[in-house]
Amino acid sequence: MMGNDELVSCCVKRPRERIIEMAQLLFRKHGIRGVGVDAIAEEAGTNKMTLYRHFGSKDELIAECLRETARTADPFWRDLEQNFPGDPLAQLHEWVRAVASYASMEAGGCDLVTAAFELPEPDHPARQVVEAFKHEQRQKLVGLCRKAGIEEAEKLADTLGLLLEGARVNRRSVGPDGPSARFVALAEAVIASFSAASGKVGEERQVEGA
Amino acid sequence: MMGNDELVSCCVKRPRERIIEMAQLLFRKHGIRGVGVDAIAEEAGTNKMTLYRHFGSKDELIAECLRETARTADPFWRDLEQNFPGDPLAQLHEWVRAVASYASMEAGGCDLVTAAFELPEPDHPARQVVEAFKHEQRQKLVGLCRKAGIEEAEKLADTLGLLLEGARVNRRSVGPDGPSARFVALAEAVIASFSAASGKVGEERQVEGA
DNA sequence: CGCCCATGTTACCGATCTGTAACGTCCGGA
DNA sequence: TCCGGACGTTACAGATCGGTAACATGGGCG
Repeated sequence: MMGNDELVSCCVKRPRERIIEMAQLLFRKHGIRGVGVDAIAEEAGTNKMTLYRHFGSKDELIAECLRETARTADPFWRDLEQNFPGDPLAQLHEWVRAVASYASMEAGGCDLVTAAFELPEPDHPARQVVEAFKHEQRQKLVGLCRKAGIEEAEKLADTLGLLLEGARVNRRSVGPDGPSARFVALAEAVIASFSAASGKVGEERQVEGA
Repeated sequence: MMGNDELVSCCVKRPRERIIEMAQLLFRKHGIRGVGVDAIAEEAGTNKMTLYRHFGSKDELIAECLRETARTADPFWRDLEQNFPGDPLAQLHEWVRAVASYASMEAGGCDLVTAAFELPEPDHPARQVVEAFKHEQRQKLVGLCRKAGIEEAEKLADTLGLLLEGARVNRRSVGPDGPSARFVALAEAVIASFSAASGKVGEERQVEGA
């Protein structure tokens, strides 16, 4: 064995990582319930036994995939603070642009929502991951709105959050040419109205996305 | 047999209707892929053979359930016109209230979205139903906004549509106490900002939902 | 070298799924 | 009264699913 699981010196990825990546991909393509563990293992270039040695069950694999997906949001928020330090309003506008860009990728960024729909059992391990992630993202967005000087910060954050979730879902329902394509323009209009209500009209940044 | 399928004079519903209703219910509770045709038939008080005599396959049953769900939107729009005749702005406000009320029911009104997530195959019969329904609802909402004198009618309609879709989905993800509970207030704020932009501030109707 | 452990391979279990065949039953209309 | 069609019942086929057991293999490290 290699000395450490974290410091992987091997050139190709270990089975565990390959399984997670391929599972995420296949879950998006065929739905979580639409793909079996056997297919995941085979597509990942390994076999079912190795999969079950790393993940005790399919449900645990699902939860681990969601945790991995959720982790991708961390560098996103870090970059936001890093690229616009001390300018929360600019960060808010960049948030809109960035999540729109992320949502228009094939991944769509709605793995967690998909899981919530496909696994309605209230005690499924995946649901805890989803709820925790959604709550955390909302808190961060509320904080950003508040620091940006928005008076009704929670209201704006919830509006933007629901708008984003709706855009993601609408994209999955009717394709990328529907209303979701106009998310940036819609979100900017909402921000503008909330900024005006706060008396702070700001730079009147007009980003037309569509 | 009875003379006509439409004029059902029997006191209890026929198997076909019972199957559709129970299928809708079970699909919502366990997910579409999470329930088998055998369970549907049994819960509907009939058996699998009768199910397959009415619906050629499970996929056709799914599509028929979605069509039935989509049909429930027709009386909704009719009531809107009937209760506020000639007052499109009032109809728009009532739209917000009504869809919020509908979305807060256990049904949630997102059967079609669920199907779109659970059945990613692009040529699945259910997808056509979903796309057609979403497009139709958008057109109606755009028309309502336009008649209400909103300048950027499409923009407002898309914002409200995505907001609603986000609220529905968020409710399924994090439960009924999340941001989705504030949908009415958020939607009203958006309408107000678009009305103000159109110069027509109107009655300044302030419906606080949360 | 020789041990250990992650991985690969094969076979299998029991359950469940969609879908079909064959046959019995019952009721409404002609 | 008799016939036809809708409905119920049982059994089954064929496939796939999640999950496990037993064993072979191969490479890193002492």
